[in-house]
Amino acid sequence: MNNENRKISEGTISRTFAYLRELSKLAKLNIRTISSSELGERLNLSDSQVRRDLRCFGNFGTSGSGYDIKELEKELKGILGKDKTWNVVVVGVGHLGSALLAYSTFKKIGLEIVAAVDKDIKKSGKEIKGVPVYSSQELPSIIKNKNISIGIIVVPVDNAQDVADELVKCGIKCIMNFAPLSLNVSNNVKVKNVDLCRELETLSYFLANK
Amino acid sequence: MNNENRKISEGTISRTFAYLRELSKLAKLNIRTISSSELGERLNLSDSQVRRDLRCFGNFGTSGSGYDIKELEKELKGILGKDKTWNVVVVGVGHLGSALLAYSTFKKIGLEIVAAVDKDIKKSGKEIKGVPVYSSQELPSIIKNKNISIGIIVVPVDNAQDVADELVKCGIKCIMNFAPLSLNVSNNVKVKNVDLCRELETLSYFLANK
DNA sequence: TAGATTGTTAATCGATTAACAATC
DNA sequence: TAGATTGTTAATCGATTAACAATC
Repeated sequence: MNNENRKISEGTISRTFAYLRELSKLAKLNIRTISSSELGERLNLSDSQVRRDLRCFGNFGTSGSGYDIKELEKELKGILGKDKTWNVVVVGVGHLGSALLAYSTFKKIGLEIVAAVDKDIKKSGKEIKGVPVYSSQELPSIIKNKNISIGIIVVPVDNAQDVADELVKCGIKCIMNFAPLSLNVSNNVKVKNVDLCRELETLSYFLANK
Repeated sequence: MNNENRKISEGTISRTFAYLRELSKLAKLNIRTISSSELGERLNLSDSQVRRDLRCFGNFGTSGSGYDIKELEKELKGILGKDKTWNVVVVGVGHLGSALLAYSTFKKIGLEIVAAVDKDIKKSGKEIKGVPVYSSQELPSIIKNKNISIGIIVVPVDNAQDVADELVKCGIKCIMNFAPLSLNVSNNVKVKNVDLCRELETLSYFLANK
């Protein structure tokens, strides 16, 4: 029914997670249906965009009345993989890495940080916020034994590419990278870059150019 | 000389910060010039894109030999506002907020976190990593007295819009928002959203749809 | 039936890439 | 001069928006 041939854009995917969040809120309020324009309004998006995004995943709407909230919520959960839990490893337990270990929201949304590793042997063997910290050498066995499918790189920029290579070698297909560089990985590996400095710098550009 | 009429895209601005970082590295190695294709290669970008981006800011290149690294570095620093320091306030001193206070890279790139505030009065009065923490009521005076121009919102999602409103009321024009929602602000205020959950969720979609 | 709202097509917009004359 | 590489134009691509017939 849904068109599996066309590639679904990252924008669409990202927004669809936002739709799902909103739908879950509405479902709790026992609201039955919502129109694309109402849903869009709540997220600062156009009605066209909402319909077009949702249409990528199936035929969920009803002319005249809109979308059934409970039904759409259920469908999207399945499609987006939110009916499962994914295990995550954090590589690098500096300030930012530790903060991620403590970030309980990840768990709530089905992404569980089950292990962390650090080069510094003084850090390994301990637990931080209930997450066990291991030495770097143990990375391959941890990924295998704990069934980990996502790696978060929070190491200094000079080590990031090596860590990425290691993760890929261990079979990781999804990487979230906080180091400020463009990682080279084979194109069956999905990388999401979060470059905090770059984001903040971009803001400062607007200040400098008022 | 440069075309100030056309709006420069966020993509261009963001990439130009990457060019500058790379140029600074090269300058330290005493390399004199670089071509758009070499620079692009280092950042996984096309030569066309590099030339087109740089062209937004001026006429820096020389046919046949490329760009003078030292000169371009100097020009871009000025244009991007990296010849100044910008003061930043962090609102919310939870795990993530504290990690940001400790994130020394910001200071290195000219973005100095000079204050933090938190609703929890138990946290105020202290210093975290050398950054003084104040109570929420003090926000307006801090922003004024410390000449702060950027606010980072790291509070729970339910308080984020209120904090944004408060920041805007205090004259803040640039906000980096870590809360998972779309902030409503007047359109002379620049907001940069960093939604860690959404980013990580997007990755999990790819796992679910292999 | 009349009103509302979908799914979808066509139009628009913006960003990226390719190509090449100009020029150092 | 010959080779390299720019700045720029034209072509392409993809995403967003507008519009509307279909339909509940």
